[in-house]
Amino acid sequence: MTTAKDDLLSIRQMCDVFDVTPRTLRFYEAKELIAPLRRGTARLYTYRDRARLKLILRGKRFGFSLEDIRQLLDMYDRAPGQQEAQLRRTYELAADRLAQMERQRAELDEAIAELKDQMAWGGNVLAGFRNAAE
Amino acid sequence: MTTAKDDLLSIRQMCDVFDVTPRTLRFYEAKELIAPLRRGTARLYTYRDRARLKLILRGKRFGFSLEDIRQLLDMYDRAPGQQEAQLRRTYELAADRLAQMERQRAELDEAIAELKDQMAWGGNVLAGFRNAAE
DNA sequence: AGACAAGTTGACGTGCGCGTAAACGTAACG
DNA sequence: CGTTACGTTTACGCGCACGTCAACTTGTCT
Repeated sequence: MTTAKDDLLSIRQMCDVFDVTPRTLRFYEAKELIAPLRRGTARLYTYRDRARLKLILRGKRFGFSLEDIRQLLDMYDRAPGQQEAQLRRTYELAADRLAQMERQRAELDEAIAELKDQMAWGGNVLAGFRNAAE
Repeated sequence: MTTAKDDLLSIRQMCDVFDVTPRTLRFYEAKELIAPLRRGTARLYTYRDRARLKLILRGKRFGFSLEDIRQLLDMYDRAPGQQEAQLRRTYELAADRLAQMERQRAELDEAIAELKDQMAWGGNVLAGFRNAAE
């Protein structure tokens, strides 16, 4: 079962696809991070909602708060037809984020290198154990 | 003022250097992430404490919980002189972390690329504003 | 129509990462 | 000697990101 671009997903389907709970989706909606359609009272999640949720979960993995993420999302789709001043602010906010993410990338590389070092060391000790055991 | 390797820092000095509050340092100590010396009742932070705190703050920036970080730290210095079984567990835990960080790195690259795209688009719109304004 | 799953809106509870205030110790300075 | 600066423990509080009921409605199947 593939999720086509114009599929409308129920809350349960969303939960299965993204491994979150209904509570989480309603919470994100209350915080205005997503805004699914309604068929009667029931929620229907569009492709746009799915794209946004993907970005939300990614942002979380990088340690951004939901409020941070909300502002980023607003940028992603409120950009067209905006006032110049607003757009400039948004642009600079994005530039800040970008810088932050690139610093984070550099740090992550460093951390990975250190961890690899440490593991090589531990690997040697384990090799020593194997030698001593014959 | 440089911090030499064998300097012992007061809690206030630590806070200034790492931009955290005393509460934060005591909290980390309560959670057994650091264990400063004591002169009387007062805390004295060694080079080792500083190294650990650096790792703690880095880990936080990557969205790890304090408990996650504590386990990583334990690995970093409890490794020597450990039982083989223990060390093996530790080693595999580290391998998992490494994989996690490398996935995170790939995702981060993707996110950076997307954000750059979005910014290029916004940059064009802003250029249009500047054209229309003469 | 009856039953049952799936969804809805409150409302309160929970774990984490600290903030903040109260009350106290202690060492140095004028 | 008092006070000022810096530190300590103990304890309650708070914001965030949800979990967990409870009570109710809304299709869906037979």
